[in-house]
Formats: sequence, C-alpha cells, structure tokens
Amino acid sequence: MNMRNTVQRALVLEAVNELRCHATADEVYHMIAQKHSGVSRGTVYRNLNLLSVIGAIRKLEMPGGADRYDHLCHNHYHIRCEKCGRVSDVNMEFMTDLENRVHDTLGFLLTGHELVFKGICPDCN
Amino acid sequence: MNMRNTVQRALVLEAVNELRCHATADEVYHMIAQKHSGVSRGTVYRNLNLLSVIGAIRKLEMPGGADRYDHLCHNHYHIRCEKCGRVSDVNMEFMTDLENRVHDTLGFLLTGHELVFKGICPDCN
DNA sequence: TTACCTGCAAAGTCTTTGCACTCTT
DNA sequence: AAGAGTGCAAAGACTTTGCAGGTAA
Repeated sequence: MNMRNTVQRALVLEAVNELRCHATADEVYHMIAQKHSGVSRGTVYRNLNLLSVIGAIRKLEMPGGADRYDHLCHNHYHIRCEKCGRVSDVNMEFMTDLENRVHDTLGFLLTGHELVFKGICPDCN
Repeated sequence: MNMRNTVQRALVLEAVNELRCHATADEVYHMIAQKHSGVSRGTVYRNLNLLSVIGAIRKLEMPGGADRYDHLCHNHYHIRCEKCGRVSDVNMEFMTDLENRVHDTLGFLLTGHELVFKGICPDCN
C-alpha cells in the first residue's frame, strides 16, 4: 500500500476520532465541511474506506442503514433504533469465542461477526 | 390492518417460500417474473414489507448488502462472504437470552438482535 | 362504492467511480 | 517526473413513493 499524506486524509481521520464511535460518512463529511468547505463527499468515502482497510479506523456495516466508522476502540456491539435509526453502544461483554461456536462453517473462513441489537430508543418510545 | 388477497401478494409469498431462506427482493422479483411478467418491482417491495410486518415472512436487514427475506423457519444466524456477498445459514444455536445479557439498555426497549458472521466463502478462497 | 392495490416512473438514500487536474514524494 | 489523490458529477445498487387507473370486498 503506497499511501500519501494529504490534508483531506488527515481531516477524515481527525473527524472520525473526534466524533468518537459510529459516525456515518455523512456526519464525517459535515464535520469536515464546517471548517474546510472544499472537501468532497467522494474523497470522504474514499478515505474512510482506505483508512479502514489499513486498520486506522474500523468500518461497521449496519443492517438497515448507512455504514458507520469507529475510531479504534475496544470491540463492542451496537443497538439501532428501529424507528429513528439512532445508533448507540451496548454495554455487554464482547464474545471473542463466538466463531468457535459455529458447528459447521460450510467451508467459509470465518473472520468475525457483526451483532446489532434492535430496539426502540427512549425518544421514540 | 385491512388487507386484500391479490394475485401479486400471493405470488410474492409463494416465491419467498419456494426460494427458502435469505432471498433478496431482486431474487423474488425474478422468480415471479419467470411466469408472470406483469408484476412490478415496486409491488414486490411493497408486499415483502407488508408480509413481514404482519409476520407472514421475516425480513433480515443485512450489513453491507440488500435486505433478505425468509419464510418462517426457526431463528438462525447467517454468514456473508466479504468478497462475493453470498449468504448462507450458520449452524449454531440461537441465543434466546442475548437481550438479557445487555447490562445497560440506555433506555432502549430491546426487541431482538441481528447476528451476521463475516467470512470468505469456499468459492472466493 | 370504497379504499386498498397495482404498474410505472421518478425520486431518495447511500456509495462508488470515470475523468481530468493537482499534489505528494 | 510518476502516479497517488482530489473535486466534480454521473452512475450504480437498493428501496421507496406519487400518481392515476384497477379491483377485491
């Protein structure tokens, strides 16, 4: 991976870190746009993907909504409001052994898991 | 819910049952189109949503891909190939107690969970 | 008759990508 | 220089929706 240091890339990484966990690409874009109006959505997407590939941030593909990006923190799960789409962290131990509990992998090479709780948030209830 | 029996609705339900688990809306549409070319995508989507709301089928929102629809079978988890997007069932016991293992619901009313394993399928490996 | 349903096409959401230009290295 | 990166806009994947006509009950 032959990467260069660009202002835009730094801004994207900075925004993800600043927004803490589970920011959407759109939130990252708007956070950057507040101070640097020249950065395009395409560049934000490209850098979010690149940064997640090299492991600088983590990409979370959410069921029923836009992808989320986390700064590097401990593994944890999320909950998504079925009405408004709001995402929060869930306070529950991470199941590191989950892949071992699959009885038949059907030839798949397991690389991880995505667990998202569904619910109704306080504001929508 | 004041529902009517329409040919299209029956075809959608039939297609989901016939395709067994985790069919996409597109697969359902094409299955129907083979015999009944008049049915529109919009109608397929509308009926898939309606049928899942009344509980006749189950909607699975997949991280990083199109929604899937299951005929009513036992609860089970899925695995999605990170390269080709193929989805398979996972042979693992369903965790009915998972919602109880959340220490702090943050005011959310928990209604379920979605667990999707990530991996590389035999064909892509 | 009523109002639910449909086909069609447009639009909406989220993301990727082709192109020509601009930078980092 | 070379080629990675950028802005822009178009397009792509998936889904919803407004509208006017159709049809179950």
